[in-house]
Amino acid sequence: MRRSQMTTRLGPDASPAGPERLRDPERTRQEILDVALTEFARSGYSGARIDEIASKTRTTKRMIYYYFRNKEELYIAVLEQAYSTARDAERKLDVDHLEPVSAIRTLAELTFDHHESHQDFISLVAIENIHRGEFIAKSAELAELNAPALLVAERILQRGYTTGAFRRPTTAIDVHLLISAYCFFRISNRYTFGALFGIDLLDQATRDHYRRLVGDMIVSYLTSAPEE
Amino acid sequence: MRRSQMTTRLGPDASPAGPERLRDPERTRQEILDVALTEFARSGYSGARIDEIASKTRTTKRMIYYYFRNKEELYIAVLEQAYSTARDAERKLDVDHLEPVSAIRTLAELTFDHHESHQDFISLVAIENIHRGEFIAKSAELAELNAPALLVAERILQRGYTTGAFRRPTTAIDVHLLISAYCFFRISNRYTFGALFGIDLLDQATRDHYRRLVGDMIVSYLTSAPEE
Amino acid sequence: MRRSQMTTRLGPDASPAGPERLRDPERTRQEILDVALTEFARSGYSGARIDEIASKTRTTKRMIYYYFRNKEELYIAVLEQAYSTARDAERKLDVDHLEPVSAIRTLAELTFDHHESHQDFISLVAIENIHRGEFIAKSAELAELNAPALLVAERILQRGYTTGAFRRPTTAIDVHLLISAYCFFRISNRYTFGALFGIDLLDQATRDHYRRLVGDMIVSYLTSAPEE
Amino acid sequence: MRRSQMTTRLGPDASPAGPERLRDPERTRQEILDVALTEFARSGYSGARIDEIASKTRTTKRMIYYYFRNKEELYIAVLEQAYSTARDAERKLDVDHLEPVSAIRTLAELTFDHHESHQDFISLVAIENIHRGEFIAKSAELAELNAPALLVAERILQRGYTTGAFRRPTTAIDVHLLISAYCFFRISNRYTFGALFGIDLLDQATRDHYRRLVGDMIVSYLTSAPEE
DNA sequence: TATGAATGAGCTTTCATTCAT
DNA sequence: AATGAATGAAAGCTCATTCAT
Repeated sequence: MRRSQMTTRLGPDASPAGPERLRDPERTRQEILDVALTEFARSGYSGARIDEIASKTRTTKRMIYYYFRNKEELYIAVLEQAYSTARDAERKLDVDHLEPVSAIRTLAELTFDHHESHQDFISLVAIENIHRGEFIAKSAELAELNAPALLVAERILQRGYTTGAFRRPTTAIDVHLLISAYCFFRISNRYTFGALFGIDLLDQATRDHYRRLVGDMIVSYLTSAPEE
Repeated sequence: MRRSQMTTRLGPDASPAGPERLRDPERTRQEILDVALTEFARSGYSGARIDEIASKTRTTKRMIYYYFRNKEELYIAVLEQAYSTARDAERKLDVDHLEPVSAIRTLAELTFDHHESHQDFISLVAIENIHRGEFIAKSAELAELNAPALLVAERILQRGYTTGAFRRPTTAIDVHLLISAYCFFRISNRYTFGALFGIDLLDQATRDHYRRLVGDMIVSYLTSAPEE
Repeated sequence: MRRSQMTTRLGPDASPAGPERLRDPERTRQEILDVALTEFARSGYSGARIDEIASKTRTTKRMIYYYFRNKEELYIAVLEQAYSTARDAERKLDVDHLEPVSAIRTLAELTFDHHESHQDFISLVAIENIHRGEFIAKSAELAELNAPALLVAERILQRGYTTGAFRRPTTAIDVHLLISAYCFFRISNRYTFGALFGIDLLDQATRDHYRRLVGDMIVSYLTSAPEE
Repeated sequence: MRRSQMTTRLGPDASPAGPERLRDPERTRQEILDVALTEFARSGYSGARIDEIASKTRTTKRMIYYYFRNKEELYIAVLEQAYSTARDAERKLDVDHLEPVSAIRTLAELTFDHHESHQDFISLVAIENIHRGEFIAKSAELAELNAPALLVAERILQRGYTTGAFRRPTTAIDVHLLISAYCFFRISNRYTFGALFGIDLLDQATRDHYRRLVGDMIVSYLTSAPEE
C-alpha cells in the first residue's frame, strides 16, 4: 500500500466525490451560472463566496475561473443571463387582442406574476443598484438591452387614447414605472415590510388581493382624468 | 492669516494637530454611526470595511469594537438609528388641516421628499432585504417599531369616506404600500432603471413630474370607484 | 433632559452594577487573587483573560492593574499565595504520635486529601511546568520556599529504620516523589486518563480505593527489602 | 566555493532560492504537525501562535489553514498523532519471555524510557488536562483509542498470580496508574519540583536511580502481601 | 479541457495595557 | 484610592486568485 494512498482528501479543494464529473462544457457553464445566481442573490456581490458556489456545483472552483476569469465577470455573466431571460419573457407578452383596459390590467398582472416567479432576479437587480449599477455599465451586452414591455405598454396606451378608454395623458415609461415599482417592491422589500407591519406580502392567501391591487391602481390612474 | 492654513499638513511623521482625540463618547459613537451608515449603504454588509469606516472617523478601528463589539452589532445599531430617524420624521407629519384629497396627495409627496433626502437609508433597507431581514429580526429595538405614517393615512381615509371624496374601499396599509413602493423604487432602482431606459429617475429637471405622479396615482386610485 | 444622560453604559468597561463597590483594599486584592487563581487554573496563563477576571470581581479591570501592575505579576502573586497556602497546610501535619508504618500511610493519605481539595492549585502547578517554571523562577518569595512535608517524611523514615519497620534504604525526597506523583497525577490527568480508560479517577465511589492504594504502595515499598 | 555561500542572501526583493515550495502535500502536512507539536507543547494551546508555527515550517501560515482549517483542528490533529504514536510504541512492548517480576519491572522501565523520550507529548497531555479534555472529547479518532499497555500488564499479572510471584490482588489499571503517574510526573513536574527541592529530576546522573525506583516500587507493591 | 496545491493580501477581532482625570 | 475612555500591536482567519502540470 503506497503512502500517498493512505491519506486521501487532504485539502478542502478536492473535487466533488458524488455524481461523476460533467464532461459537457456548456452544461457545466450553465450549472455554474445557475448556482451563482442563487448565491449572489442570497448574499450580495461581496457576500457571495466562490468556494460556496463551487461546492454547490458538480465542478470545482478552478473551473469557475476557467470559464469566467474572475468573480466580477462571473457576476456580470449571471446578470446578463438573468436580464436576457426576463427580456425573453417580456417578448412573449401578447395582449393585443384585449381591449385597452383589460390589456393594461393584464400587463400589470403578468408583470406581477413574473416578479413573483423570479425572485432571485429581483434580488440581483437590488444588489446591482446597491453597487450603483457599476457592473451593468461594464457589460456591452446589457447596454443594448431594450425593454419589450415598454413597446407593449406603448401600444396599449395608443389604443386606449384612440378608443377614449384612457383619459390620462402619460407615457409608457411612467406606466411601466408605476407597475414595476409596485411589483418589484412587493418582492424586494418583503422582509422589512413584513417586520414592520407584521404581514407577509408573499402570503399565498393574500396573493390575489395584491395582484388585483396593481391592476386597479394602473387602471384607475389611466382611466381617470387629471385634476385641473 | 493664510500661512497657518497652508501648513496644516505637516511632515509625514509629525503628529497632526488635527485628530484631537475625542473625549466625548456620545459624539464619538455618533460619528461612527454616521460614517458606518454611509459605508454600509455604499458597499453592503459584507462589502463594507471596518478599516474604511474607521479611517473616515476621528477615532480608530479599535474604538468601533469598543463601542459596538463587532461588525454585526455596528450594522444593527446603524439600522436602528436609521429607522428611528425615519419614524421620528413620520411623527411630524401633519395633514389634518387639509381636505382628504389634498391630504393624501401631500402625504404621498412628503413621503416622496423623505425618500429622496434619505437615500442611504433606502440603500440600507434594500441591503437588509437581501439578507432576508436577519438583522432586523435580531434587534429588540426594531421589533417594537411602529409606523406613524400608517396612522396618518388611516385618519385621511376615514375623513375621505365620510366626506364622500374617496370611493375606493381600501386600507391604510395598501395605501402605504402603493406610495412607498413608488417612492422607494425611484431611489433604490435608480441605476438599473436608468441603464435600461436611458433616464435618470433622480434628474432634478423631472423631479416635479415624478413627484406629481405619485400624488396623481394615489388620488385617482382612491377617488375612482372599483369596477364591478 | 440632558443628552448625555440619555445613553448610559456606552463602552464595556463600566464598573459593576450590582453589589456596591468594595472600599476595603485588602479585601479587593484578595478577591482579585481568588478569581485569578480560578481563571488561570481553568485556562492557562495565556488563555486567562484580564477582562474575564475583572468581570467576575466586584472591581474593574483597571483595579487589577492598579494592584498588580500587569498580567505576569498577577499570575506570580497567585502562584505565591497558592504555594504559601500549601506550605501552611504541610506545616500542620503531625504524625509523630503514630508508629512509622501508620505514620507514612497517614502522610500519604493526607497528601492525597490535600491534592483532592486543592485542584486549582494542582492546575496552576501544571501550568507553571508547561512554562518551564519561568515564573516561579522570577519570584523571590517562591525561591525560599521550603517543603515542610519533607521534614515530616524524614522523621518518619528515621523512626522506621530505628524500629526496623522499614527495610528499604531511601530518602525523604524519593518518598515524597512517589507519593506526590501519584496524588498529583490522579488530579492533573483526570481528563485524559478518563477518556482513555473510561473511568473517572475522582469518582467518589472509588475514592477510598485510590486513597488506600497510595498508602499500600508506599508502605510496601518501604517495608520490603531491596532485591539483590 | 565560498562565494556562493556568502551571497545566499540576496537583495530584499530577490526571491531566495531556498524555501523551495513543497509540492508534497503529505510531507507538508507532516512538517506542520511536527512543528505544531513542539509549539503547543512549549506554549500551551492559547499561547501557541500560528505565525510562529508557520515561520518554523517551509510553508506559510496560509497552508496551515488550508490543511487544518483552524487552530483547534490543528491542535486536535497534533493530539491524535501524538497519541497514535504512543499507542504504536506500546504495541511493540514484548515482555512475555520474562518471568513476571522481571516482566513488570521491564514494563515499568520501558514506560519510564518512553516518557523521557517523548517530553513534548507529556506536555501536550498536561495541556489537554488543563482544558478538561475538551479537545480529546471532540476527536472521533481519539475516542476509540485503546491502551495496548494495559493488555501487557494484564498478562503479566495473570502469570504472576499463577506462579505465586505476586501476592497483591490488583488490576492492570491500578498497576498502569502507579507506573504512569510516576513516569509522567517526573517529566511533567520537572520544573516546579526542581525549583522547590533544588534537584533536576532529569539529570542524567540520577537517571538510573529514578529508573530503578519505579521498578522497585511496582515490584514491591505486587510481591508483598496486603496488610490485614 | 481539466485540476490539486498553493498563496498574498487583507479582513475581523482580541488582548494587555495606558491615558487623563 | 479609583476610574471610564482609549489604544497599538498582533492574533486568527478568509478570500479571490494563480501555479504547475
